[in-house]
Amino acid sequence: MVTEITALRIVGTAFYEEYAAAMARTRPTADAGATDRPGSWRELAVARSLDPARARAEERVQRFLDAAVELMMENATGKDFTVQDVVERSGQSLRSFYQYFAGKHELLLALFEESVRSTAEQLQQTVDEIDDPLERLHRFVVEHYLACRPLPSTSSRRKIPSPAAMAEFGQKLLTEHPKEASRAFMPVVSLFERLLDDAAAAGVIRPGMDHRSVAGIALQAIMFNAFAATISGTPISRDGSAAADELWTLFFSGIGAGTSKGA
Amino acid sequence: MVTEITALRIVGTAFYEEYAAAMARTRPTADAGATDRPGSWRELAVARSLDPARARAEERVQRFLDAAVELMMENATGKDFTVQDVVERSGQSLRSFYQYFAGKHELLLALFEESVRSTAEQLQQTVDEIDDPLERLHRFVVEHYLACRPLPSTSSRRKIPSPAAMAEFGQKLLTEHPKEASRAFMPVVSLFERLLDDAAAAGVIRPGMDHRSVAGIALQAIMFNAFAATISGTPISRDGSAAADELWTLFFSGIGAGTSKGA
DNA sequence: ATCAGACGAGAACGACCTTTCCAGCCGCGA
DNA sequence: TCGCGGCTGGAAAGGTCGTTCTCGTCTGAT
Repeated sequence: MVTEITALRIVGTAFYEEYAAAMARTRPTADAGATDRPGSWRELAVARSLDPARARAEERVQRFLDAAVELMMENATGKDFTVQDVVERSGQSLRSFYQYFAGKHELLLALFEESVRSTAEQLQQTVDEIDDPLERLHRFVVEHYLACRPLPSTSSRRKIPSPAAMAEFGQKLLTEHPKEASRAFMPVVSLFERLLDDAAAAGVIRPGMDHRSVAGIALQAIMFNAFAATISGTPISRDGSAAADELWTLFFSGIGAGTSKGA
Repeated sequence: MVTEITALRIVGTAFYEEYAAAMARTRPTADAGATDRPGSWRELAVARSLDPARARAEERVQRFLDAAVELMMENATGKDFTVQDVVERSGQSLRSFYQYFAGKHELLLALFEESVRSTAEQLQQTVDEIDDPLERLHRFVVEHYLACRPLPSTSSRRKIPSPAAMAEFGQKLLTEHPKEASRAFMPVVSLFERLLDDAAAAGVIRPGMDHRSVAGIALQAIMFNAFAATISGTPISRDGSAAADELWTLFFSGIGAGTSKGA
């Protein structure tokens, strides 16, 4: 009976194929005693028969997620919501929550992944309208910065946790579960990396850099300068785009006077 | 009676004058009914008579801090310690703990401030041995990066929380209490800012930058790239100094090819 | 019709942080 | 010297929150 629960749990949190695959690999057919065998048609049949259940489960999970997003958007203070809150808001039971999520952290991770994914899509869309590789990088940095701001003014058609609210959790995730965090961040990092590759191919950025690593560093700087007061205590009252451009300039030109090499 | 408690609490957490001043300003002579008046000699007398008590209190507070640092250094995993743990380790009572600290967060804040302060001193010392302003910046970045690494190999003569362990809490603090976090970070930020000023005066860095803001951004990037896996998921196994130099190069030269301007 | 299993409602548990109460103890002033 | 006020240790209690468990109901598949 463990297998079914696991399956449902996978349905719940697997918004991305890699995640589901990873989970499946982790617990591959826990008790292979009775039903499942590596046959071909049998699996398909089981999957088909599981379809309605899967649909139901997905709908339930989605209700939890929606409730969590609602709570997150109401509490502008970033105050953490309680599992109880999510349960009550979703009109379901605590029992069900733990049926679908291994714990609160899985819920948060799911929200975070969804946020990153949607942000990446939006950025991809924005960037696609631009031809110049360097300008694409520029826009990416600025837009991502603005998206991570407390009030992104993004009329989210869908119920999607704002990147701003998620950035904070992203940070926490990055320190507590680096592995999962990295995977969750993948969509944006990959996009950024691709832009860097293109720019490098066009010869508009300095060669010899590890684009993946640069992307990581830059994204971290962008996100956490956007959503929080900087270490320096600089007030965030300034116009968003001004700060964004400042960050871009620093990122692009560095601090050097351009007369000598860095090291 | 509230005033005395407050006073001791100030003694406990006020490792920096600004902090004490702020607290004093916050609760200025709570009940001015009986004893204290803005006289001159009277205050001095009270202060003198309070001296032994103050010494005792400071010693007690220090015991709590030492215990906390010990626990923090034992748990290499960064696992959070409990207030109970600190109390037991320090051989004092829970009652006393809350006599000196308004809560766990004050203890953490105190540890954090001390860590930043000592790190700043050490960096200052290191940098003082160098003449070239640019090289000073370079060393600052590299050393700070290395200091924030999980295993800094710093033979801490004193009981001082390692910057690595503190970086994580620093991040949390930065999101939850930006005000206090900024103040706690001040020593390092100011030092960095000064180095930037010097470098600018020497003409070796790009003019027109807000040094304070740049310092904040850079420090954040340095610290949280040092102690955590980067967003990109790059393994941290590489030699520390190599990664540090990479970060410095990026910070100094940016990503630009140097042919065109950033914006 | 039957039966496994999902589901809801809620109690219960355990880990923490925090507060509070009580009884000693010490120092300081009358 | 005595007594008062306040610090201190010991311990218990309160509160929050995540997580688990119990029990009874309902549904959907066979």
